[in-house]
Amino acid sequence: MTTRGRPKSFCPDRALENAMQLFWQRGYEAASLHDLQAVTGLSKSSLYQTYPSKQAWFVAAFSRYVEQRRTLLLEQLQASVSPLGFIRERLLSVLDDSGPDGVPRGCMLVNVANEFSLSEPALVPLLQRATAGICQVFEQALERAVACGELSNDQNLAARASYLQCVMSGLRTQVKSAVPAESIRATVAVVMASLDGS
Amino acid sequence: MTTRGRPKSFCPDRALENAMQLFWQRGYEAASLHDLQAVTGLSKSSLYQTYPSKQAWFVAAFSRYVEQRRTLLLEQLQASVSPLGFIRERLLSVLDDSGPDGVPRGCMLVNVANEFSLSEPALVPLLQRATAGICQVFEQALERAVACGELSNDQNLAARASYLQCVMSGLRTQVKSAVPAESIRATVAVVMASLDGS
DNA sequence: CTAATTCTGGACTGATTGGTTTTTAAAGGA
DNA sequence: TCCTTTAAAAACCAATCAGTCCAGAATTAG
Repeated sequence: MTTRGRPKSFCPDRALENAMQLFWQRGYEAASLHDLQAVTGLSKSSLYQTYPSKQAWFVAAFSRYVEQRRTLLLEQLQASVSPLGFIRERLLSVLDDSGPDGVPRGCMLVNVANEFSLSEPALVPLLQRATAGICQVFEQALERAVACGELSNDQNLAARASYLQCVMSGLRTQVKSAVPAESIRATVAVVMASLDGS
Repeated sequence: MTTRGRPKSFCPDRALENAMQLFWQRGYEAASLHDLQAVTGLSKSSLYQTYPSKQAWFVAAFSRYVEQRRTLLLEQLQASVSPLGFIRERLLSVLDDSGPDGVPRGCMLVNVANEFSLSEPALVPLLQRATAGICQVFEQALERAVACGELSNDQNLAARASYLQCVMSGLRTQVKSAVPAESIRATVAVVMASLDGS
């Protein structure tokens, strides 16, 4: 007894991916159901059959982003020869951030945190875990930096990891405030120096 | 030949202040004209006679915030005995951030930057100048720290000021991501250590 | 074939959005 | 008193919002 009836003619995964891109770029409020239809290619009926509401689509898309992002970050860390180089590259990557309309998309984590600011209880644990996940990757990078002699100070690695996540968020906001690239680079230099130092 | 006719029965300054509080807490999109009426106590007619659109109200409110904030920051710097103490206090102040509904309002500069991400050309120069203004205050604080011997490294003060502004934004986002207070405090400690060091 | 499932598309809610216009009353200067 | 300005309330606008429902048409399994 298998499934009967007409099979799905679209790929739910691809649809969710496109929805994620939309919410990433526009945020929750500014992305209308119309946009969601356009970007997924689904009819309104199919949209509501896949997820029961716009909110559900958003949560699914955001979760996807979080997992995808953490995985990508970990891969980049694994692939890098220098842990500190990895960190520097990640910080500088905020400069290569331009969506299809020339507007920086930023980090969806930062975007969501700032759009909802804890006003949506369902998102709070998601945000908390996602942020902690990013910090873990940075902590791993710092551990490796200590292990391979790039970093002499092996104390408070968790705090320094959270510090790096904080700086990352700050840089994203600075980009969205039209802070010039030279200034961003200078800030990154200060941060990197703060890791080496002492 | 002075003014004729019925005088204004409300205080435009107070109305703008309340509008600012509203936009600060809710952002632009989420604040409706209805909210604006409620918070200012003005009728819709008077609203549109004072400023021609919701956007105009927002720009005026945001400008007010920027000026007010910079002034307050400068006053706090003048009043402080220790420049580094001033910086630490400012960074830690993100922990005392709770709006009337228990939700952190954050910094309106950060909020606006993240809500619009350069998509509104009229706001870009405003954001740019506002951010630069904050950096200037931090730079002044660093200069004083050098002058009074709290800071030995007197190089790249401008870059370090922008760095502090970046950290400040990052902390605000972390608060809105439900990062625990201990973690915030630890990050601030790392930042302060990075200023002292070398 | 029939039954089951999914597709599309359009019609339709009811509410809310920002914004305009009109009317009437109030208040002060000339 | 007359003129000007403002205020308040209400009606009205077209557009958009998320969400529901329904009527075919398509496509599979049994």
